Amino acid sequence: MKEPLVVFTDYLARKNLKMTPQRRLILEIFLKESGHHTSEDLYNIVKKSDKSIGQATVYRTLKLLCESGLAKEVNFGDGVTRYEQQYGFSHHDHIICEECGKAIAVVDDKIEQLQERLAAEHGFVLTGHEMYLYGICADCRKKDKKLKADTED
Amino acid sequence: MKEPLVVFTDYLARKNLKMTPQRRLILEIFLKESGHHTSEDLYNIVKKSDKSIGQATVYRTLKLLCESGLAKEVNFGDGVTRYEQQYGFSHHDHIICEECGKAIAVVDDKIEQLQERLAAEHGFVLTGHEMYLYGICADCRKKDKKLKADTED
DNA sequence: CTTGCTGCAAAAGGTTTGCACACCG
DNA sequence: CGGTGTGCAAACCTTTTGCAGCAAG
Repeated sequence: MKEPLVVFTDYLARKNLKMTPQRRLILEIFLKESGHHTSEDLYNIVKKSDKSIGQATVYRTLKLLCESGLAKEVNFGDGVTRYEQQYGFSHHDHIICEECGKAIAVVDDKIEQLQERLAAEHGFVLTGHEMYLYGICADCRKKDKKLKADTED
Repeated sequence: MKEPLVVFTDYLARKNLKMTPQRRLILEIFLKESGHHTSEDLYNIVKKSDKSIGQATVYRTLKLLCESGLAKEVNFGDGVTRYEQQYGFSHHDHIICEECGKAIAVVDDKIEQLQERLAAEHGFVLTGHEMYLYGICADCRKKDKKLKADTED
């Protein structure tokens, strides 16, 4: 598998765009900070390395990263766009804890198959899908239980 | 099943809020216009009946409708919040045509079960979920085919 | 030169909020 | 009066865009 930097450079070249120090830095930080970060999160981190960088550059670069297949937008329904690594990661969906905001990646082949079938039954050819499961994670349930016990003292 | 108007009035009463002509009108239009409408869509329709109504009132009322269980926010990933009827409708997910924007409701019990199980496997207790299938609908595929044939003439 | 890139600031688009006034008890 | 509701406009927040200047081929 090609390195992300190469993938990105190739993508840029194909579109007659150039690899620049800013783009390289944003890619680097994006790769290092795995998880689900907003453009602003990443902007703040990037600024630590390059104080002069502009927000717009981060937005623009993240968009390019998505187009190149390295990144993917995800939307947890809180009105902010987050980005996650896509390259070298297989497709997955998310379970989000409504209490602590933690999000983990999950896959279920059976579900994927059923989605295809369900779409077909309605005359659709699927191009993609998103599934977000919202719940309370084990940690938070434990914390809640403890809190409740403490309060009842 | 109680009528939506009653549900809403009850909900308002419970929160020490009042049923007003504006709220009644917005509810009425929301119920009549089934489907997935943005706040602005509904605002424009409502304005036809009451020119003096303000956007803010529509936003505020839709939020109340959601809290009362009559409405539900849905998010097709285009940056706008849409609202759909929830009361008297069972849970469902959506298939959205990426070409014409048409959205239809779907359910698959098997998928629902697998979602529960998948969440449990990761230590989560589900509180809800959202699934969006993106694809091309039969109509658009037909149109595309025709268009392609015509171009090739 | 020509084309693309950047930072900045302004604009945009959707949603929320502050406020003064109106209403109802 | 006390509380809530409303329209309006302003504020907000995230994201996009226009632009002047810069950098590289």
